[in-house]
Amino acid sequence: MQTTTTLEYALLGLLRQKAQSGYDLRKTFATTAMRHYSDSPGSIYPALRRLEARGWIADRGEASTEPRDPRKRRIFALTEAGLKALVAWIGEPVTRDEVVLREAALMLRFAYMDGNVPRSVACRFLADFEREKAAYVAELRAQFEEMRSKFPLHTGVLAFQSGIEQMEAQLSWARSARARLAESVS
Amino acid sequence: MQTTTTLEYALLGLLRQKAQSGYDLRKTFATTAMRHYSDSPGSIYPALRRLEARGWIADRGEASTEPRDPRKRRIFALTEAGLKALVAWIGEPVTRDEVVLREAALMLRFAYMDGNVPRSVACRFLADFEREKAAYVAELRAQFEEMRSKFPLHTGVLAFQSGIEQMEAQLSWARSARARLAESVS
DNA sequence: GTGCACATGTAATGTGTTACATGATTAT
DNA sequence: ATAATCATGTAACACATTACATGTGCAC
Repeated sequence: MQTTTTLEYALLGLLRQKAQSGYDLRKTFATTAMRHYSDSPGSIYPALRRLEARGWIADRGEASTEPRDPRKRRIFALTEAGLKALVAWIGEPVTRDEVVLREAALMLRFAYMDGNVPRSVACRFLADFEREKAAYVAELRAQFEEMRSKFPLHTGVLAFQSGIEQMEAQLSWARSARARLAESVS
Repeated sequence: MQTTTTLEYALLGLLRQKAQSGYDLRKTFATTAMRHYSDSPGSIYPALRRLEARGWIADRGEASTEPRDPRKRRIFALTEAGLKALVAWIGEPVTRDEVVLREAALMLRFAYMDGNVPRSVACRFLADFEREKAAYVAELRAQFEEMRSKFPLHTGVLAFQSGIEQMEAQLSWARSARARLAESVS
């Protein structure tokens, strides 16, 4: 059992919303806020074939017996196994490691929660996120204050400050989002 | 002439601050806010050898004639060519592409400005950064408002909001940092 | 009928990851 | 003595990037 890349989960999540072709997926990556993921054919198509090989997605035209023309549009859809894998990934616990190093994957998981897991899971996710993030920010802030006292206008210190302020923005987003979600649950 | 990775520039910048060994550099990546960069030997040592091959860094012990024991501590220092390459990279114009897709590289360049380029360059950098970032956020915000009006509590929309709020935090950081730097210039 | 967007794919290349290997030095 | 840390390195592997290749369908 090999590991699954964030790109692969990104594709799974999009296919969960709607069965579509590799080209459609590329367009989404190229034109929406998911720009972060590469829209190059050299990344998308091989990733789709890996998912197909694992049985997580399937080509709808597969049923037909005649040899498939590789130049024809192929529409992919999530299989049951694929949905199971996606939901399992979404529900994984929030670790410090992810908060520190794999931010993008965390946000993607949260973005894909709607329609796949109950809202209470999203609330729980945010609570864990807040806890881990707050702990990490506190650590960084200690380092930062020490640096700032020595070199108040050093660009390195300013860059550091930017990172911290971004994390604090995330923290306050998480708190407000959780409050709003919690309201809608009750 | 091949491209230079962000990791390679990160190493150059650290060596600019202080001549040191690969192990020292790994420690920095492992323990400071530069965690983002891998501290694995499989990334650092090959990167150092690439930089050495390009003549951007040099082993201080190179002068000695006897065959070098590969298990001995090697202290690397920036060469003049390396400093030139670093300064050229730092001074590159801020492009929309970098703002949208290569955030980390941008912040690294800014962090390394102190001591390598005049403060006026840092101010200019921030001004360009603000312009490109503001334009991009405005685009995203248009998409976002449309989504929000349809699905106010969708986790995908909330995740999108988090991204926008982070960018806005960066924007206000840039404005405040620029004001402070501008004061110190005059 | 020429050009463009659609649509899928392959090949070469380079880099990061993981795991392993080696030996020196320091602390207990 | 022995364990941990210092210190550098290699090898296998997978993935993303870039560039290229191929062909369809539509608009003008």
